[in-house]
Amino acid sequence: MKFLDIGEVAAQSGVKPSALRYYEEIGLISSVSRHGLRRQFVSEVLLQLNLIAMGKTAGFSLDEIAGMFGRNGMPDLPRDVLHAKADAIDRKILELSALRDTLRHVADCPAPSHMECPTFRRLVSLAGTPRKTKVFKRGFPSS
Amino acid sequence: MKFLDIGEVAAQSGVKPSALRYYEEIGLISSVSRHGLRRQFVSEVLLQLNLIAMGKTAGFSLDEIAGMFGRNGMPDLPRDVLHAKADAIDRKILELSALRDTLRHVADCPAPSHMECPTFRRLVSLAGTPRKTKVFKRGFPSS
DNA sequence: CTGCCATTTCAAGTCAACTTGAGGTCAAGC
DNA sequence: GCTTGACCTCAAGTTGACTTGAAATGGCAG
Repeated sequence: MKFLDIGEVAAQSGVKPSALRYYEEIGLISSVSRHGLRRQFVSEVLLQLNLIAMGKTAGFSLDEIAGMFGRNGMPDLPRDVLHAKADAIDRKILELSALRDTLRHVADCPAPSHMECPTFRRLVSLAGTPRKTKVFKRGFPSS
Repeated sequence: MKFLDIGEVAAQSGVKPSALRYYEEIGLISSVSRHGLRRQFVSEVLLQLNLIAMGKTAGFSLDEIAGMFGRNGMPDLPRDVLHAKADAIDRKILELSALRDTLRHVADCPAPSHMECPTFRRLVSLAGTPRKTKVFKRGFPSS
């Protein structure tokens, strides 16, 4: 079995060695052994780091991410909890969509003052106000 | 003109007074005057705070947010910069969608080990890999 | 065997975004 | 007129997520 040095993991994942050590320290990832002093990682850690990166993008703390994907890297949570997390992400997507639309609107709207533009006010008010709008629905293929 | 005390702004926006003072300090919002010692805010600040909240959800720093919506609260950036920000948000939405799909998949996939499930690996690998997939396109109504 | 260089540990530092606390002010209600 | 409660300022503290630096280690190429 070919293991990876921390430097290789860093190179392939874009995560710095210091961050990788920190992740290991807080139990977010783990190395399988040592070669001398050096941590050895299995290549699956790259997948985990991808997952972690996604979680960070979604604004979750490392603690929350650790809660989603245990140290093995795999979620071991009840179905409904996972779906709740997914729902939270969907809500976040809604807000991002509102911000994006607001930005695009502002870029293109010729009105002199946006504060008076009803479209602008409506877009901005979309945040927080849960809408029933359908967002980017895409099923996942059956495994 | 009826102005708002910091406490009222806090109550209506959900942002703590200390945070509001901090936002003013860094020039993200501004109060219009004082009533004795007390800051007075115009109600538009609530809209601004909504915008700020959206920006935070999107993972922008307060500095970046301040860059988007100047102290007047309104974006005063060139069209293309605004569209670039919007594009960045779209990319973020893509990643969030991948994470959400991954979570839902894991919740429902009966496979014993996800690491070996090709669907799982494909979903995870979606992050970082820019896809040409169309995402949640929704135009904004003309103002 | 000798260097070299990527690693190691550990403590301390940094940055953003606030929060907390102490001590002070003031307008409004009694 | 006095009290009260919501506000004020300013300095310092906190949390999360790392980074940095110093001093040590150890495998491998020459």
